[in-house]
Amino acid sequence: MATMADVARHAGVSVKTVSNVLSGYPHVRDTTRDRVLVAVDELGYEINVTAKIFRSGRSGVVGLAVPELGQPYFGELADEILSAARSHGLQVLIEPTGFTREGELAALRVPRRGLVDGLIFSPAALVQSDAHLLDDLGYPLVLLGEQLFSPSVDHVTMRNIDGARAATDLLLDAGRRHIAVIGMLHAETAGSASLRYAGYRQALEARGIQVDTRLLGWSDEAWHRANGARAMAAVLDSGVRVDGVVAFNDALAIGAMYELQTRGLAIPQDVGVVGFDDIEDSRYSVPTLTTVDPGRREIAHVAVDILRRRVRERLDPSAVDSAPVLYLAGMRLVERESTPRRDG
Amino acid sequence: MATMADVARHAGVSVKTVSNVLSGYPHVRDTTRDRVLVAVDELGYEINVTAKIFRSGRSGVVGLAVPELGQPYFGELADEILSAARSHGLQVLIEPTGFTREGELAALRVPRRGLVDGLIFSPAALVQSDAHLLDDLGYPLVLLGEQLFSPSVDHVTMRNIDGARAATDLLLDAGRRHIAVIGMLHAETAGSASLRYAGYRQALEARGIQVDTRLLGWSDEAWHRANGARAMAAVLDSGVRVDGVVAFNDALAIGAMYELQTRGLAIPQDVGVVGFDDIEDSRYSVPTLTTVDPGRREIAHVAVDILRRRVRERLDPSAVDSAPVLYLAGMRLVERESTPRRDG
DNA sequence: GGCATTGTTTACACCGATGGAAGTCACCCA
DNA sequence: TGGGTGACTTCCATCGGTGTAAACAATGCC
Repeated sequence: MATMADVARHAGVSVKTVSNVLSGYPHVRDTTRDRVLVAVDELGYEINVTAKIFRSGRSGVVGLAVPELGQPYFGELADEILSAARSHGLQVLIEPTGFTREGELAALRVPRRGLVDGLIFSPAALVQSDAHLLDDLGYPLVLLGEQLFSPSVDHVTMRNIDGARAATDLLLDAGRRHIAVIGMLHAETAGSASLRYAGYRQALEARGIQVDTRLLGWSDEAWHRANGARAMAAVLDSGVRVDGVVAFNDALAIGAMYELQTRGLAIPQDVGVVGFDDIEDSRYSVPTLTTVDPGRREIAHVAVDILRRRVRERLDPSAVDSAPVLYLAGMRLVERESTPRRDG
Repeated sequence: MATMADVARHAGVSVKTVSNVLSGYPHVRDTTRDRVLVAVDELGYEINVTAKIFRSGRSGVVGLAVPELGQPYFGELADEILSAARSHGLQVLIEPTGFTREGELAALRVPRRGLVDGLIFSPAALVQSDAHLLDDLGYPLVLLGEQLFSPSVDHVTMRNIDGARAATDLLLDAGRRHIAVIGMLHAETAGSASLRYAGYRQALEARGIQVDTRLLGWSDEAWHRANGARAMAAVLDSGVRVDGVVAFNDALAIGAMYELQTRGLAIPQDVGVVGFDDIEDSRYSVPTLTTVDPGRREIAHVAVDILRRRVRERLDPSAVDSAPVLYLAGMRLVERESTPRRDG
């Protein structure tokens, strides 16, 4: 395969000039640039990225650590991050963590080996007491979600409390008073489940309604559809009356809808259902699902932007590192068929 | 950050000995190995992967070019490939092609730049007349699916004809005789749509049933749910009687079920529905979806294995390149609620 | 015309590991 | 004791680019 030296010889210039042309250095005479580009073309030359990375110390590859792409939320998030990265000429190395602690610890070690410039990490298994593991990693890290907070790291996440409160209010506005929650986690005290629960509770309290613990649907495994159906079944089996459901993600909501419909309950007439995430499924479920759009695209773009800035800061000694940011993307309630009209 | 030379100095050995220890070369005295490992530990040394890749010419990174991870089929496929790759210590660089020709051409150029050792490619936009683009790429390529065939390339795919025939037979066995097809493509003469259609037609012909063109639901865009609903609507609007549906993937099937249910048709009583792919959605749709499991995990593992073998062959001049293979993974019909019992 | 300035190109060291060959050493056998 | 053998270690070139500094050319200004 042709090297830059071959191109240089072919074009009758130095290797460095070829390098300059290819890396967009502005001070190259047009005729020279053309000669080089013709030579590149004639030889079918492609730059050797590994040499470039090795020498420049910058790979242009962003690591993305997520639990599992098969879960639509993460698949769609990955698509957004891939497209945000690509719009800046970056590539993405995906590191699936499988919801395991070891998987997440392994993902954190990857960038130290130099192949990726920085990491976008959506933790699911590490807990708050592991936050110190995120200090002094030696590379830029952007955290997604609320599973884990560290004052030394950049965060990009959504407005969980506002979202859950808006979802609950939507059902309350329609006169519903027996609103179940699907997706409660025992283990967690600060993650998105707690924040979403806090939003739910705030909405109820604002109207002077007590939380009925029989309405809390627990799901200590991943938020898959099957667990949504199970948690919904447990709530219904308790005998409590249910006329609304706030599920902590769309998969849980769709599982819950399945369980409700199996038991002959009509959505939204008998029970209104709201999910979280606005995954594509929610537009085609039966009925279509009202859901909280967490601003996934915004999250992806902001995360990539922050990472790029940090990478630049590390390379440029004159730059002053700015303080870690906490960015909350805008959320939006998307009303579909699974919730009653507000007056109903 | 520490380099191998630092470790060597610290341990009082040569750089190459450190390299030998770290890459598992067997002829190293235990005491030497220990000294080296202690030095590695004390310095917190991590090998610089970019230098290693650069020098060795092998990155241990596999490229995966798929249209879009947000589509559950590809998200789940990517998970399987990531896990197959990881089980061999390989990493995966995902190159989303967005169902576009340019995206796919760009993906084909990526490995020439040296960052990935080979490519697993699931084409969706390139057509058979582009097959020559796959010759002499200069790196190992494994193709998934039937969009594109080339005698010079390894293929791993599923038993499309058998799958469609089994799906159709399931409905025929239940006495259905007006079976719609969802997902027909005008543009294509040899891709999976045509193969699946061929299986459908074979099943009908084996029972002496004529294909009724009004039952063919066309979908010239991606096989998303929305298009399934649209195609189903078009078939129903033609006024033809429908008592069964074979959809060319699960997303189309779920979209079709949505349209059927919206029009008051009961599944499976009035219409039996079968999909393709066995994505997770199909286990939680209402009703749950009978579908053809294409053997995704097997496809992923075989594809990674073939790629590894090809990479090894390229590096070892004594190895003789074996002929390109065409591997068909086993398919399996997964019966769920959307189809009637065979006697019904 | 001389000199400073800006623009364009080049020479060369260097990034950090690995491959291959060569060197050293201990040990065994005749 | 000399030579051979295998185990272990080192030396040195090398992968293919990029950064730095310096050479060289063109332009502008007084």
